[in-house]
Amino acid sequence: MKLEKITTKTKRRYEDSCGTAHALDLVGERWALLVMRELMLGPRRFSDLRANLPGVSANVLTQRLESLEGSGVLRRRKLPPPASVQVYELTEWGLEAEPIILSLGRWGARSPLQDDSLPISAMSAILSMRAMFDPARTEEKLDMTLAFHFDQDAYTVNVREGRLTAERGEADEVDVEIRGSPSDVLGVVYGLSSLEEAERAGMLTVTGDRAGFLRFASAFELPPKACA
Amino acid sequence: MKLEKITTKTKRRYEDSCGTAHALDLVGERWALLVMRELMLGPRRFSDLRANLPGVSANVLTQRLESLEGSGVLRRRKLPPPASVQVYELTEWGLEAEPIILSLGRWGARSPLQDDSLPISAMSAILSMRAMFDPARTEEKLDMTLAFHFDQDAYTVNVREGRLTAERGEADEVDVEIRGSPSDVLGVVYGLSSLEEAERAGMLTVTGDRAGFLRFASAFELPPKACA
DNA sequence: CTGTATCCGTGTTGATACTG
DNA sequence: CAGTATCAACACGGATACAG
Repeated sequence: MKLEKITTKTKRRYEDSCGTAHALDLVGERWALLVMRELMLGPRRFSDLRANLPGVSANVLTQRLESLEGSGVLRRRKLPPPASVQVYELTEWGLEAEPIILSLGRWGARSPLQDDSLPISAMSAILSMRAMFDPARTEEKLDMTLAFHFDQDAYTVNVREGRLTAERGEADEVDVEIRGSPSDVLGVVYGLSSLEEAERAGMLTVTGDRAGFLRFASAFELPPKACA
Repeated sequence: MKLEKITTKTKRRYEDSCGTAHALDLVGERWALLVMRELMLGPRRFSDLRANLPGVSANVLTQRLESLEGSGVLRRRKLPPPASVQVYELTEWGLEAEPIILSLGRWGARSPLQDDSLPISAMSAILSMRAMFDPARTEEKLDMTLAFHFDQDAYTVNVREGRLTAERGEADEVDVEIRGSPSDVLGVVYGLSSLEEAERAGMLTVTGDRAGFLRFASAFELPPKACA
């Protein structure tokens, strides 16, 4: 017979030593992985997170951040003055969860039930490209820097030696600059709409190496939907 | 102002078109991925699932199976007489979720908080090997068939051309046969305890190509824990 | 024996309002 | 801006009862 736990801290855990089960103990709660998604490209503040996670309420976000901090997935840090704001950032190990998020993304993209009309965060768009990038699809080897300007946020994407990396912010020298909403940009990158149409509809603006951007886009293929 | 939803079907969804978020809509509920884990090597019945998922209650398991069936991840099938029992099996697409489960497992294995003393299902042990197998770690090329006899369940593992595959049941010709509990077997495979010690303690029995099994075990490395 | 349905206590979630 | 407080609705887990 077990002793009663004195603390009422009855955290719900899978009593299973399987690594998968343990991972779910840590990041399986609602919102946890999406919070991590938003942090994959560097630290952000509370309200950035809230703004990019449609529907999360402040109290739940607080709880999730506490719990992820407690398990060593992220840490909170106070930026030095004059900024002096608090930000949340993934630990090294938290950053290593990227394959989880990408494999979920690749799998979810094949769902017959997905609704593409919902909003998508800038971070999701970048990670989606990271998940779907396949350098083997291009004839020539890609080597370029792209600047994506979503509504507020700017991201820099580098393609070097068959690898796609991304960071927040603007780089100095870019080959091509793309402006538009995350979903419109993804639409063109994945070949769901042509660049010309998107430009004519005013959804997108491409300046710089236009042909390079088209070659970039040809490296992506949306997987077929699983049969319904 | 939104109209009230008339249907009381308030399914909690992330209103987010990100593939990751959608995947979590489908398999992010408690137990869902662990149910899928148990089905990764073929169909099983309700009570097999229950027996291998410590703590799941019958009603929750029923709900999860319904919901996963509804989203096309698994289907229920009635085996032909004389068996005539109902089994649950993953669809093709459901099977493609394996990378999710493996990446979670690899990540969770690095957690400083994991408790190895908990029970582990036979299926988890097999999937764990699939997640951690690294053929580059062996000098010679492995090519062998192993029979794992866990408490009740037998699994056959094939290593061919640097790939590890597994199936439930016994094969006709095996090179080596390993008997023991899932956790004791994993302990030896991952080098946490030596084969000799484990055998002396009566935890393990290896019959057949013993050296082959040791070479097999050398293809695995447990990743280091993330700093606590 | 194999599931399914129903009740119930508890914990989690999410919306709103509120505070430093 | 960065969270707390409160509260209602829901999900979870356990027990039990039921159906084939």
